[in-house]
Amino acid sequence: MKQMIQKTVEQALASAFNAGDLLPTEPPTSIVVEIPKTASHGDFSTNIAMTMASSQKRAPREIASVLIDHIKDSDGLVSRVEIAGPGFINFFVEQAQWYEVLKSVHSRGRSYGTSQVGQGKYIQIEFVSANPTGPLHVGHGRCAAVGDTLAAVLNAAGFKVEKEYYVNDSGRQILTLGSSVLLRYRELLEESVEFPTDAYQGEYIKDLAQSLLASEGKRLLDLPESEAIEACAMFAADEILDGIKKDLDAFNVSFDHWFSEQSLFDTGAVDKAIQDLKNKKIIYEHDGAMWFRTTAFGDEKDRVVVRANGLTTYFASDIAYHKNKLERRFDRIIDIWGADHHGYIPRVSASVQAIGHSKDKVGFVLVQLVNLLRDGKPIAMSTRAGEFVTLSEVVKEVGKDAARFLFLLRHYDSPLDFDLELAKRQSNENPVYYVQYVHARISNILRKAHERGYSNICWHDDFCELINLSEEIQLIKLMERYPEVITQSARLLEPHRLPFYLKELAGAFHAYYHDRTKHQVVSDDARLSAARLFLVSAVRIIIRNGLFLMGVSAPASM
RNA sequence: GCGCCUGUAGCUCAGUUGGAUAGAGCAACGGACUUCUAAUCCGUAGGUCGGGGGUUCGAAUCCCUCCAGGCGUGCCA
Repeated sequence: MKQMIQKTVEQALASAFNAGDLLPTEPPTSIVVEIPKTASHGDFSTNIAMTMASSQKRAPREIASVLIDHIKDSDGLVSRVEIAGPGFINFFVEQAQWYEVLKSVHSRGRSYGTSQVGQGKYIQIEFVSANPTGPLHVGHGRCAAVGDTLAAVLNAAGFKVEKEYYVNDSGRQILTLGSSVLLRYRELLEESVEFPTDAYQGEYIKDLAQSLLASEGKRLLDLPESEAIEACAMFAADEILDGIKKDLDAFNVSFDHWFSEQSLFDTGAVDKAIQDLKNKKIIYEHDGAMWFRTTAFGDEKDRVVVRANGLTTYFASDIAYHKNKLERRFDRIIDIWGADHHGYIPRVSASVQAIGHSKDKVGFVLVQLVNLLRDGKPIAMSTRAGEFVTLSEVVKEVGKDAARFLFLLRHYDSPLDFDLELAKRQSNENPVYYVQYVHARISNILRKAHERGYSNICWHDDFCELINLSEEIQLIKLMERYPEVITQSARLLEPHRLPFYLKELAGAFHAYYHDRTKHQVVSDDARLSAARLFLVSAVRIIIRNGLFLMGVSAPASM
């Protein structure tokens, strides 16, 4: 609808230029049409006359008046156009148009809200990518919810999306994992061991040692230290990764690819990437180490890629990894990271540019931290000491629906306070059920309608007279906005817009539902019932579609 | 020190790429259950958009500066 208004304005503009009613200046590059805050300002408005005032050297209201004269509304889209305030042009949409919206919600059904603005372009999203050295915690959960929903939203907006998890199954942390497990293993065999502070402290290490002992027996004691550590590392990393996959599965998050860091070494990709950049003189030697000239791309200092001891840094893998991603010919690549990694952006961005790609090719989304609370009081957590609440514990306690909804209910730029007690509460303090409840209520109405024999939900032209109350038109106007919520979330990479919209739609429905003297859906009046069933089941379609994108279930009863 | 993020109602947060009179939820107060599910609704109250300058027809939004908080600033991952 907004696009149609936009086209109308565009056409009026062109017509005014052609007729010589406007000075022949450069036409505006984009026409902004928005939904005014107050209903008295119309359904849509544009500020075009104001933005053109200086180049046209005329008063905005005068320009607006010229444009209005050139508006051709052959489709009968608008009932009234007015000039208001400093020079806004306000459009009032013909009521009949809103029924078209309502009809299209039904005819599109599950695909209502989807579009082709992405033009089938390939986007890769990498997220979570937690090291397989311990279970996922709540911070990973937020990244998982954001990444998974963003992928769904982009997909709905017509992009082809691939979700990837980068597994850091190489490097020092894996060896640390191995030696941590080995020590606990020896402990189980009643050796007295000293457990160093730089080892992984969590209880889960003991569990891993236990299952290792169960499957391998005492065999590892006979191996040389380094082989034993490696065996422990392989075993533990596999087990942990397996657990991560299960946790994500329980959280309704899926990935298309699991990409192994180790594979970059096995195929020689890391060496090759380094060699290529050496040839380009972007990597140079200094103090026995190999340095990447990231300062040439705006970083504040150069970064080490190969240490003096010959071992590569994490950054080296990351260069090869991003090179690999870029070679896979995605149109765009998005890395979703915890905000504590933001210091890595300049160097990764430098590597992307050094490989020969535009900086914009790779986008970064930084998700701020999660503060876990219980009854308003912070829960102390320390990853180092192994004291943290895992994602699976949270999901088990509050349910995946509440967890996902609450993780998405904040812009990823703001830190998130997540209160476990509030998340569980079945009350109006908890926003999670508010939206789901709409779905349950409408489902119940449909059940009742079915019992009464009103089971055929399809459009009849007399609905135009029957769906007539301003609250009802208001509901349809809200429904009309849904597709734009999706495209905007996709364009700005901001999935939080979705739950905010759903809350708004839910609020409008609950208010409508509640006044049963005016809005009883299923009644003795068969025609009116049919019309209202058509209206409310459209609301249900959108609620269901929106929750689906968020990975939250839409229950038929609660 | 430098860099990134944040600062909007008592609390938690939105605010549509600069728009018209800054919004919602919670908490507070006052109301509504003979129901298509009260996990709901209606009403009242609540603001120096951190402070100060600037840009223009117009600023919560853009620029500068200061203040406060978070994170980062490894030949760690």
